[in-house]
Amino acid sequence: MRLSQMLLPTLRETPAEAEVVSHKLLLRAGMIRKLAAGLYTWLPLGLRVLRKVEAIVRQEMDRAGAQEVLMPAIQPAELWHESGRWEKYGAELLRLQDRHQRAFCFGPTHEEVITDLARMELHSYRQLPANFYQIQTKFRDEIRPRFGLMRAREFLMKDAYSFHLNEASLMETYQVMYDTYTRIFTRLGLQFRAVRADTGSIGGSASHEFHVLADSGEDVIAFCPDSGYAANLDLAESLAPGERPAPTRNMGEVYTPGVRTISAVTICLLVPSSRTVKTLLVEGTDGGVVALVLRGDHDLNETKAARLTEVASPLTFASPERVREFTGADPGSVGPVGLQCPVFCDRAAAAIADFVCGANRDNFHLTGVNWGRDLPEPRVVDLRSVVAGDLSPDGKGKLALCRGIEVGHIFQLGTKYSAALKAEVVGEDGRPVTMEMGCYGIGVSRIVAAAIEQNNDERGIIWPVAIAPFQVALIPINMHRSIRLTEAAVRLYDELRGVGIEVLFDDRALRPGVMFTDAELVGIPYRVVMSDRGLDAGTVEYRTRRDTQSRDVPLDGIVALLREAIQNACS
RNA sequence: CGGGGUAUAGCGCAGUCUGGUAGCGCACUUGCUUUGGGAGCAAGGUGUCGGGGGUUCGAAUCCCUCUACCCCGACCA
Repeated sequence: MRLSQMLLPTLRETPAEAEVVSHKLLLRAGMIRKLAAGLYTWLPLGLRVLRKVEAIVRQEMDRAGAQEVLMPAIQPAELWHESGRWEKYGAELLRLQDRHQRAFCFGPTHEEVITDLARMELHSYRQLPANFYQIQTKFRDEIRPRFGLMRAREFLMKDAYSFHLNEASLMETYQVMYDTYTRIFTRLGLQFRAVRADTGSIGGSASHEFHVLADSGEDVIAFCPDSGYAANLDLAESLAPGERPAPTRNMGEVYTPGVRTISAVTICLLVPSSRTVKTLLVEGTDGGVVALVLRGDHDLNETKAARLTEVASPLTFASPERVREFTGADPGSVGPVGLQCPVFCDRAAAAIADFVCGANRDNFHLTGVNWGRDLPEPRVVDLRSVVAGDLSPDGKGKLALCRGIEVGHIFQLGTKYSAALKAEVVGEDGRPVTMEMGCYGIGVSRIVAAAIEQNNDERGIIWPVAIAPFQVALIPINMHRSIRLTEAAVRLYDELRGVGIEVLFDDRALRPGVMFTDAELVGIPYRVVMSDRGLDAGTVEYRTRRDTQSRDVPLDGIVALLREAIQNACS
């Protein structure tokens, strides 16, 4: 592509709206422009990257035996009523009416449509297993779209749905998809990690998320470098520490004026926070409240808490008024002793003796408190988020934490949708069988942003070669003043294109500095600089985006050199 | 939806407190010079000051209202 023929509106300054680096660079590199909150236009350069990601995803899905389909973006409300999600999905579902006032939605996902297709078209177990996918625009009316492409409302997603006669077949395809995702993210040139994930509201048994590792990621991943265990923080189990020591002290009440936080308690009473306990009250399902007890140095994991049937969903903290109603004290002075509501205690908090807690009386704390003696043995559950250094749940080492961007998610759905929509086939024995389903998503447009989050420097984007919009930036210096150089540059441009290399030919009559800066900002992996000086010596300058120095290479060897470099980078 | 903030030229911003008819940098246009890391000089164009209403002789500036966008919390690819 000749740069003079391309819309590439690079920006020297960062638009004020951008917060995260991928958003800033996508705007500055002239790849996207915002139309409205969470809605972006893909400009030519950005679209090339999106298409490359798409192509790799498509190739690998095809290789895995999945069949591509394309379903409507707009879906009739009836299907969503059938699955029960018209009511459940909430405000994120963009609802529409046509001219006859019939209800539709803009699909945020396609379980209903694909299951409808499956019940219409799949009749016999002989047609199973089957795996269908599409690459399509979704819309989720996010409460707060942000971070540019990272959390847009409209986004491009690859979603796949598999259908099976039984669970064994589902597990088999699930594993194939797991392996396929691993291939995809490897080919994309991204550092990633597959982690066990919460199945959440979608239901089903097993689930894995694929995260691109980046410090700016919104998700926290717990992993064990020794055993390979990796899980979303919401799923990573915190193991019980050892046996609880025997009580050595008697319980006593102390006056602690103005002490309302754990850190204040540790200072006031000179105890480590690991010997204190905090008690959080949340709304319960029965109209009362539920107490959640954690060690002072630990944090509540809200996802884990929300899994308790006694806890109202969504998880809601009791208001200060409610806290006073049930405990007679300020939220800062609540403790588990004498509480007249269900008490759930985290494993770690249940394993300490002689601890400090609120006295359920303003400005008083209790010391030397012991479970089973001063208050009933609590119901012990896993409530806290793991922290770095915790034992791995598989018992084979210690956990570390890192941050990631969720770019893929695979689920075993089971029969949730097939049962609701009555998607059945006739089995071998002639009886109807409700199909088992799996579903497998990849955030295609999010990958573009995630790749930038992971690969950038102060000069701009550094694309992995596999998804770079162009592989080579060809920059002739002062070409417009040298016919000889123009001819040589065009010759090399044609030659590179002839061997299938994607070249961005900067034929603009600009100063070299501008061309260099643009090529680096948009992140082209390889740069070839040509000049009259170089022609005299029969050389061009070559350097990769990550290099700080270029080197002269013979003009007649540059094509082979680039071919090899690109091939190595993509294999 | 709750909390915080912003809206002035294509982009980044000043001007708003204290009302007097809009400015800076970059970008853009033309010319000359320059030409290996975002050139210099000269000339030039650019605005419903987010919308509506009000106060005032006069509003970017004060008041009311609406809207859009951004940031912090719950959702998710």
